[in-house]
Amino acid sequence: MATLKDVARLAGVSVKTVSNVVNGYSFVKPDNRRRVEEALEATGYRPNLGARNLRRGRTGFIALVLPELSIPYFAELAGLVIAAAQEHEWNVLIEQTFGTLAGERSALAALGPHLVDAAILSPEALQVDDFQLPVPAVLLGEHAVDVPISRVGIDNVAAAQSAVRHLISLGHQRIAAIGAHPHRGTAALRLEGYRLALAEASLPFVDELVVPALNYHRADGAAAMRSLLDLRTPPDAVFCFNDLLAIGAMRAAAERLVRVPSDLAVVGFDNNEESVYSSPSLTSVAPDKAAIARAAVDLLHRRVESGESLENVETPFSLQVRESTVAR
Amino acid sequence: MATLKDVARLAGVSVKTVSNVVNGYSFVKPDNRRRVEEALEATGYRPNLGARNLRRGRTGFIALVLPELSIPYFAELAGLVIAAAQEHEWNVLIEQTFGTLAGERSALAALGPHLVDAAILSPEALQVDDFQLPVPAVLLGEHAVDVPISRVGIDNVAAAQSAVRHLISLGHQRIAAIGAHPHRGTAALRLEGYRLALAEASLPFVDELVVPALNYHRADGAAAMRSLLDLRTPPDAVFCFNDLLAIGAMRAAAERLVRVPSDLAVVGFDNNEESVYSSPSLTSVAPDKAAIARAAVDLLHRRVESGESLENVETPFSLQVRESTVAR
DNA sequence: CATCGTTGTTCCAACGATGTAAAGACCCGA
DNA sequence: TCGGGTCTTTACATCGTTGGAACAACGATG
Repeated sequence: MATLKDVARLAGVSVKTVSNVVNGYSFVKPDNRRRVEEALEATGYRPNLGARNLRRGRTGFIALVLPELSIPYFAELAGLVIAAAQEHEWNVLIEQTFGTLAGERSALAALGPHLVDAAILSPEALQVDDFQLPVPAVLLGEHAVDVPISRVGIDNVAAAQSAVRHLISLGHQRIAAIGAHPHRGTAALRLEGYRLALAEASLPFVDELVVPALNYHRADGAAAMRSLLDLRTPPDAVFCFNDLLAIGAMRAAAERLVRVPSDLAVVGFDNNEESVYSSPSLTSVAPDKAAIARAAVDLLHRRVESGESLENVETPFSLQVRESTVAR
Repeated sequence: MATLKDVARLAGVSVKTVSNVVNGYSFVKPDNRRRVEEALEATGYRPNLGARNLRRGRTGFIALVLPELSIPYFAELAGLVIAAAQEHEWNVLIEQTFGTLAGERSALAALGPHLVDAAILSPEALQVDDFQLPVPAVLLGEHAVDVPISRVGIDNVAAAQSAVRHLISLGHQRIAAIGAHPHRGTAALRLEGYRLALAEASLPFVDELVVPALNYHRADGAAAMRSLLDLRTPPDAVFCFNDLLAIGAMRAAAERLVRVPSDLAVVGFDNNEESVYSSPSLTSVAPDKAAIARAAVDLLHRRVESGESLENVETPFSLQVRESTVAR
């Protein structure tokens, strides 16, 4: 592999002159510039990023720390983050935490400042003390603990509220919620939105209709739904805190021969592609994932470039109404 | 951030001695070792990977080049590759090509030997000439062109054959195939498996029952299914070359009030998690994704460590029978 | 006690790039 | 012709790490 030295020898100039050409420094004689460019072409020179970054004190990477790539929301988001990062000539390094405290801690520990310039985090279990980050970071979504780190995400309370309002507007009275979680910040906010929507419609908040989910996988949604269907008076609608839970819930309903939407309306959250093609298709709160990815990356880029300070970004969302909720 | 120099000063030894301790060199006096370890602890030293790799001529990264993270198969695979790579202290860098020739070319071009030690590729459009790779690589799945690069994957012909045999064993006679593709190697092999299964059952190969799909997204499956349902004599079963196509096909069937599996049996390929929870759940060919990820990473590691040569690995698969295919 | 081999440590160079400072080339007007 | 400024190029040090050679300390050996 050709190095600057090789190119310099070939062009008959010093290493630094080649470096100057490569980096677009203005004052290079046209004649030399041409010779250097020819030599660059001839050798197929590509800068050694490791060396460059060693010198510049940059790495050219950002970390994306998320629970699991097999969760569609994170997979879609990761794809968008990679695309957004590319525009700033950043490569993305993905770390999976599997939503555990240990996983998140070890992912953060691996994040030396030598490895990445910045990090995008989607934590679920971290404690306040853990947020001693060695690099600029952005949190995606809300987190239970209050730490001085920029956040990017939607207004979860309003989003959840709009979902439940939609169910109420269709005439549902007994609306369940699946996905309550003791430590997850977003879960608390979505629950709050659920509560507010019920309150403004003067509907009672019924404890037995709020079902926790420790993980947000399809299996958890199915299990929660089964427990709801076992109630003396099952719900006539359910708001799930993500689409996977909703898919699982719809599956459990189908197994019990409960029909969606006529017997049970279902709303999800995340608007996974999968939800457009399920039968029935799933009404879902749709965060603008592209906007989230872009905002997070841009914010970090500004931070790294010009040292800007704490800043939160609220991205838009919408409610995608599909077959799983219709007027009865 | 502490460097070797800082640690050395604190411990009162030379930089190299610290380096020796960090790298587990045997001959260090217990007393010095202890002092160095204390100093390491005190400073919270973390090696600068850039510098280390510059010196060692390694980068500590491998690239995973795939079409799109929003495709569940690749998302799941990526998660497994990341996990497997971690065991060899490799970080994974994901590049998306979106299945286009231009995308694949630019991803390969970005793969300087300075950036990654090796690459795992899942190409769909590349030509023979493109395979001038600057680093050791492994191809996932089959590819139309024959290049001297290691491959890891299942026996696609046998896998497809087993899927179609299953449909035949259930009594289906008019079996369609969705996913034919002019350039995709795996498509050709799966089609071949389909053809073989028909032949061994003395069923005719009917051109109109083989529908191409340019992309393997849900929408393509739905479109293909609609065209099949428009046939004078629609099929009574369909083998889709991946699960997304199958999900789309089932969706299209549902819209036409064609019932799965009683009117139409459906088999997919990839065994996405999504397919376990769809209604009906989807029978699917299940490649052992973890085995693929592990085999690819291990193979590359051996290549990089000991310069082993060309080697192909065939990983196991199974057929997961679910609700979308049952005896009628 | 000189020699030897084994341990343990240090010094120096190198990986490939870039910032700095200084030197060299060049042109202008006086 | 010379001084003085503006371009242009170069030599050198440096980023943090590791390999290799050199060196120092040590007990064992004859």
